[in-house]
This record gives sequence, structure tokens and C-alpha cells, in this order.
Amino acid sequence: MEYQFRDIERKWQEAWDNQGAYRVSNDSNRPKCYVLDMFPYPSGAGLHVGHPLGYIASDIYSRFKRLKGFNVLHPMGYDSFGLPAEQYAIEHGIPPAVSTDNNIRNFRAQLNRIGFCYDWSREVRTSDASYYKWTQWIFLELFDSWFDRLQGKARRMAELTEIFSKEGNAEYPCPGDRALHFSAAEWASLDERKRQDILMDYRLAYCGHGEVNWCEALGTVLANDEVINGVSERGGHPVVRKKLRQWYLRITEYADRLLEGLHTVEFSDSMKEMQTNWIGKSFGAEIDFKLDGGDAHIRVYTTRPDTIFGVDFLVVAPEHPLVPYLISDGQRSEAEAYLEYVNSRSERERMAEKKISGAFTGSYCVHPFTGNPIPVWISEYVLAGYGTGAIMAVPCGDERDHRFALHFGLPITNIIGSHYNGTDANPTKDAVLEESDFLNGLVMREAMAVVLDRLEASGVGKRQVNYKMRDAAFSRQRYWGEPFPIVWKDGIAVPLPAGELPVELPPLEELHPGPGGEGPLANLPDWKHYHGGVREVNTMPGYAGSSWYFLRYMDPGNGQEFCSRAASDYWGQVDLYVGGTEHAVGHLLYSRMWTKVLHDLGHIGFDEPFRRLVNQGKIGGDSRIAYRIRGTHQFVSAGLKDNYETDEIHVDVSMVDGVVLNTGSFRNWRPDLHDATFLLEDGVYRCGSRLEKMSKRYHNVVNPDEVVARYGADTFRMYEMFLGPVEQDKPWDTKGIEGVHRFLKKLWRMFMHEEKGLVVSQESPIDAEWKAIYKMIRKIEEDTERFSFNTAVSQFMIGLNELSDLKCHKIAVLEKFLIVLTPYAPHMCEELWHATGHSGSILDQPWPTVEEKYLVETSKSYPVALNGKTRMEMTISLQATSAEVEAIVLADPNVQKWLDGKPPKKVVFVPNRMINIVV
RNA sequence: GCCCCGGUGGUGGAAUCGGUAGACACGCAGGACUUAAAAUCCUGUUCGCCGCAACGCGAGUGCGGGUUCGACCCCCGCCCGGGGCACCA
Repeated sequence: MEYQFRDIERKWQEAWDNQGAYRVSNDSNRPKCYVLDMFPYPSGAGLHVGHPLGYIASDIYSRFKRLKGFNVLHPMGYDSFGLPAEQYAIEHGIPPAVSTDNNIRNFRAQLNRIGFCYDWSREVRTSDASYYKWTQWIFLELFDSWFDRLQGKARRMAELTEIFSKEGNAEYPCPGDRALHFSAAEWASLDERKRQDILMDYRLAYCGHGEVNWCEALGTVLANDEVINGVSERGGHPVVRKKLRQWYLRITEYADRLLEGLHTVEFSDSMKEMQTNWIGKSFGAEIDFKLDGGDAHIRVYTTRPDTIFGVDFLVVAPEHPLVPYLISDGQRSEAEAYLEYVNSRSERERMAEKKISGAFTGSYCVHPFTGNPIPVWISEYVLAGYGTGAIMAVPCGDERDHRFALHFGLPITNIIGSHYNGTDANPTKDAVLEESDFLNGLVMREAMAVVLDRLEASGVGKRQVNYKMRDAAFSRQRYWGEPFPIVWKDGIAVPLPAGELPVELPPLEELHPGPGGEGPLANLPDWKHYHGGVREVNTMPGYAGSSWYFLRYMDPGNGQEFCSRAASDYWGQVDLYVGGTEHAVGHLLYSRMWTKVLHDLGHIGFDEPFRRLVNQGKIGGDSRIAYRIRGTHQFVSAGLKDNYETDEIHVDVSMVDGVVLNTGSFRNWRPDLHDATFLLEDGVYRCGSRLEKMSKRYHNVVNPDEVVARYGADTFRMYEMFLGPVEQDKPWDTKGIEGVHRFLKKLWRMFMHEEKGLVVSQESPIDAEWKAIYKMIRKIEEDTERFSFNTAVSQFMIGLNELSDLKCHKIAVLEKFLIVLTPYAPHMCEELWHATGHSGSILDQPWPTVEEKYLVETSKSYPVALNGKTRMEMTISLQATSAEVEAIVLADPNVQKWLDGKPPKKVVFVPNRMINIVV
């Protein structure tokens, strides 16, 4: 009987489905384990072989934990709101709901063919009203909360209004407007509109006017992490800064908790670093520089107050509010020309070419300690959005200031002596300060505290912490997203009562933008006008639904709550989260923030969603290239192409065997290739190859369905793991797949003889057989636990080789082998389990216990070395302690001869390795 | 520029705690079975030297130093590759 993987896989997929074999209960006395994949956006392109890499890893881990006796939650769903479906609708006239549905069906079929153990009864889709009802509900919770900086947690708005009526906002400065101060009496005197405006500046989800990233081509604003180098992440369209009314998430209030939380989770170093950099916390000072001959002052932010005596000029951002006031008559034409120039430059130009540019304002400030006049300049290298939008320039210590000073011929005061070489700024913190008055002779690091104390004592400055992270834009002028449960009445945002949720997305044929930069929903007057107000017509961004989906899987059918407290208490944190690094600063930060808010408000019992995160690598494509002689229809084989001037054509990888092109299918591929002719080498046409991103554009996409059809899901699963560490990027390469397939066939043949059929014996295994299997099991459980699946697959091969050398067909050994293999090749294991007379699903078997006695050797022969040079062999009991070994070794006559009466420096006993005498 | 991660045979990659470097697999070479092919099995495969062979010797984990009885692993200085950030004061 041959290994008929197609029949076997179909049979067991159906059986598991019918039995609901992967249904998970929230009610179990087994310990829980929550294993989660980042859910996919169901794109029209379907899965390629890169996508399942992480899914296979998490599936193996889930099945492993299940056999180990855990109640494993391992769900799957779809992040089904988003821009591409909407663009597809605009281009093809197919409504997003329809195309999304089709895509999901296709994804589901592809996933099922690989044999994942998802509990499909828990599937979620972010675009289902039964799901986004709760996304809207959580939004309202955010809207009804503010961040108490004293307690470091979110609280209800009602508590804030109570505080305001008792004591004003003295204890709770406004995060949206630092200058806002009011007493209880003033609060009492305010009208409702004014009060609501103030409250809005405290809310965790708030509406404000701000500079946003506006993408004209997509017709929407984008969050900072959706903009890369001045163009949109999706589509690469230009993005400009624009002032708009927008919803925001006040994630900046959580900056510290997001940083602290990183110490409690297992993320990779690079992931933690990316998040840390994005949050960008820095410690420094704000210092006021009084204007010479005026009352006003310029407040700068610096992380290096220790260099205050090296300040040669101040620089303010072109958008700084004091700019008009600073420009003197004498400098007016020059300064205004500069401002005009800055204005004419797009965001993208500013990013792309960082030229040194600026203008003198004509104004001077006074140095707070020396009283010297300090010229004030304007330059676009100072960003309006960070710190105070103004800096003190210390050219000897800061490279940008140095370049600026050189370019405009400004003086450069040296406060670090020989550490400054006159041509390059030196940002050291270890120099001894000179020319620095009361800081002279101090090392910069120590001077920091001294100057800060002095600044605070004299009231010209104070310690200040800053963050690079900005509040996250939370509205999109699009259709295919969650509607906001908000109605505007008299300029006040009124939340809809929970009973009116969900606010369903109304059907809409035409998806063109509404008037005045509003989204398509603005084109539906009947929907827009609601109970004497107008609905918010923006929709929520893609990350809204994905910020909390891991909670919904715990209790997916709950119509009363987003997730019952009992369910979230039972499942708790995600024990293992698997996904790509591309969500490092988007999804992962947002979902961490939402989790913290839900925790603060008492809805869940934990405040970090993901205990351990593994980032799977990307699988690249191996493209095939044909060379067309320029201006002809003749193609030349790769080995001969250098003799001609050629153009490169990406050939679909399915038409190539290795590098040899199937010229027939190539001709039929596209009409323009019908009359192609070929210059062959050795009778065949050889393509060139190149590793690049797997993409339709390069025709190098390999569909997992093809691989599964040819080798079976079990081979596919094991091979993707065998390719190398899960975390590593690698090209798709089928070279080694035969080896894995051979392993499965070999295993099959051990049970199933071609003529005789089943060959197993009931005999008791001998020690060597037990030893082989237990050694293998131990290694595999270690490897699986630490996510090293490539080495685990190797261990299976080693185990099988040893057992076939022993000619072991004993059922007692082989059933253990199958149980351990199940996570990796579930279909074959299930089939063989039943074929060997077992009943019940192998999925429900307990993981075999390793009998340690078969792994332990009672005594072992060790090489004994003198200073690392092996001199003799000695047999030592493995139970012996280091001290006993030392005594035995030193008592040996040979050893005594070597030592010649002198005591050794030490005796090194390396268990299982060697004994070394160091003299 | 700054930060992080890596560099091991012809190839993908092992070596988990500083202790036999190159597991396992691919590829390749040779062989068995076969009319032939496929499939399967066996042998060899880091490099160099000596040799019929066994054995032996020498070198070897990007480069140069160091610590150690012992270094792919730790330290210092370079080179190369990948990723992230990039006027964040």
C-alpha cells in the first residue's frame, strides 16, 4: 500500500470537520493556552506560500500544547475592513461586502487544505455588524474616559467633571491645551458648549483640529505609521499636511505605560526597540530665553542643558507662533522670502532633500546666565511639532547646529576643549566643560543635574520629558469601515446610547467622496441626518477592529458584552502571538493601548494583550527571467544572453522546470508571445533567476494549493518548517522538499509493506529502541517549546533512521512516534493511528512521558587531559560529583606521575565531555 | 549618520550552558535493483597533505588581536550583509 496522501488528507479533514474535533470549550479543568495568529486582510490575491509560514508554526505549537494536556484556544478570523476592498469596488463596481465575502471563502478553502486546527466556530470578521457593534462600544468607552496622570490610569469622564466642579483643573492639567487653567467657580460659570470643548481636550478618543497626513489619491487622512517617506504605505501616493477636523486616540498619555509594559512581555529585542524608538521618550529641559528689548520669551527644548554655555544662536521652526513678532523691519524681506520658500516645499521635498537653509529674524534673546545677546534664526530643520518648536543651538556639540553655523558664518563657541577639533561637532557627554562659568571643570554627565537645579531655582527653566510619538489619527474619509456612534448637535459630539449599537454601515452604490473632504457617507442625507443632529460621517481606521479582536475570540457569540469577564479571566493573555514585523508600531501599539484602557476601566484583568510574540520571516520569491532580444520576438537562453542587447521579461514560475522554460506554455501565456522564437542552449531554453519579493508583478508567486496537490499538506507543513528558523527571511525554494516527502514515505513504509500490508509486532521493545524513541521525544519537545521547528523536523529524521537501523516495527514504539509527529503531519498520523488498530482520534492522545532511565548512562568513558591534551581514558560513574571525580583522578598513578608531586591548578570535570587537569 | 540582528562546506542550515564544529536535508559522485526509467536502498562528500587503504598529520566558523586548559560562542578593533529609525535638538 502506497502513501496516498491525497485520499488520507481529504478523509481526515472531513472527519475532523464532522466531529468538530477542534471545538474549544471555555469550561475546562485543563490549564489554558491561547495561541494566536495575526488575522489576515482577505485580499483578492489569496494566499501564497509565504503566508502560512507563521500559521503552520502556531498550528504545530497549538497541537503540541493540546497533546500536552492544555485547553488550547487557536482561532482564526479576518481583518475585513480596509482600503483595498473599497478601491476594488471603485474599479470593478463590486461592493466591498461582496468581494470581501468571496475573498474570505477562498482564504478559508486554502487554509483548510493545509490542515490547521482552528476552531472555526469562533471565527470573527471585523466587518460584521455583530463584531463592529463592539468596536463602536469600545470607542464609546474611550470617548468616555480620560487619563489620570497622578494615578497613571484611565478614569470615567463623570469623575473628571466632578473634580472640575470641586477644584477646577489645577491638579489635572489639560493634555490638549497646556495653558488652560480654571477654578471650580470658573467651571461653574461656563456654558455647556464651552464645557464640552474642554472635556473633549481630555478624552482618550477625541475630536480636534490638527495637521493630518492627507492623501489626495486615497481621499483620506492616514496615521503616521501609514506614511512612509512622505508617501502612503498603500499605493505610494503623495501625502500632504493639512489642517482638518479629525478624531484622535490620545495614545500619548499611555507612552510611559507602553514603555514599561515592554519589560513584562517576551518580544524580540528588535521589536521592543522599534516600539521604544517610535515612542521616543527623551529627558531634557525647557528653558526660556528672554527677548532682548521685549517681554516675550522663546521657550526651547533641549536634552543637553549641560551645554548651555555653548549656545551661539537660537533657531525656531518656520511655523512657530512667535515668528511674525520676531522678524525685524530690517530683516523682513529676507525672512519672508524664506518663509515663502519653505511653504512652497512639499512634505516630500522636505524629506527627500535636506538642504541647509534659514534666515535671520533680526531679533536677539538674552542668555539666561551670561546675559549675552543671542541671535534668533528661522530654519526648517527645526520641527514645529516636536518639543517647543524652538531650539538652542550649540554648534560645537550638535552636528546640525554645526553645519548651520558654518553655512551662515555664525560663531562657534568651544566649551569642550580638545574634544572639539574645529571641523566636526562632537556630541560627547564625557568631556570636561570649559568656558562654562559655574559648570567649569565638571564632566558633562555630572553637569546635567547641576544646571537643571540652577535653572529650576532661578525659574528660567525646568526638567521636561518629551515623546516623539503623536496622538493617532482615528478617522478616515472612507466608506468601508466602522461608522462612528456619534451625532453632532450644536457643535457638540453626542455619543449614541449603547442600546442603539451597532450603527450599521448603510449600503452605498457610489463610493465617491462627499462634499468638503468628507467621506462617501456624507452623500446619504437620509442617513446623515439623525434625531435633530448630523451623524459623524467619517469611519474608523483599519486598526480599530484589529485592536481588540483577540478578546472577541474568547467569547465570540456574546450579544450582551464584547467579551464576558469570565471568558477573559479564563483565557487571559495571548500566550503566543505569531505575525510579521510590519505591525510593530501600528497594530501592536494600538492593541496594547486598548488593552490597557479596557483594563483600567475594569473590563479585563490584564493590561498587556500578548505575553510572547514571535515574528515569522518573509518568504521571498525566486523569479525566472527570459531575455528578449531588443526590438524582436526572439528570446535567447540565459547562457547566451551576453552576446545580445536584451530586455528582461519575468516568466511565470509555473511554466518553468528548475530554470528550463516550457516554451509551449510560454507562447500561449500572452497574445504578444504567440510568435516568440527561441535561441536554445543544449537543446533547452534556460531562464535567469533572481530573488525578490513574492508578488504578482514578478510572476513568482507560488500558491500553497499547488504544493499541497503535489506533495500533500503534511509534506508542505513539515517542509516550510524545515526551511530554517521561523523568524528568518528566506526564499521559497523547493530543492529540499523531496527529502521531507521521502521521510514521510519512509515512515509509511515502516508500517505498510507494499504487498503484506500492515507490519507491526506486539513484542516489547528492547532498550536500544526505547532509547532511540525517548531521545527523540525529549529533543522534539524541547525544540517545539522554543519554536525551533527546523531542528525538530531533523530530529524526526534522525529518530526514524535509528529505528529503521534497529528494524523496529514494534507497535509500542511506533505509537509514541506518531503522537509526537502529530503536530507536524497530522493527517498521516491519524491515518496510521487507526490503521494500526487504535481507536479514538490521535488528537486526543496524551503526549508520551519520557522514561528518563533510558536516557541515562550509568557510567561513561572520559578522556582525561592534561592542559587540554588528552592523555588517557577513564571510566567514571555518571552519579559521581565533581569533587569525587577530582579525588578519583588525582589518585590515579598515571596522573600522579604527570603531576610529579606538584598540586594541579584545578581539575575541570565537564559532564558527558571530558576531564581536564590544569597545571 | 544612529540603533538592532547576522556572517559556519557546493546549498539550506545544526551545534540549547565556553567543552568532539559541520547534525539533518539538498546537491554531487560512485554502486545495487531494473531491458530501461521512476521509485527504493547502500557508500562517499569541509579543505590540504601523505598513502593502495585503514590510519595519520595540518588548517578551518568574515578579517586582525585578546581572555581561557579549551572560543562559532566572551572582550577589543575592523570588513561585509540584512532590518529599523532618520533633521525628534
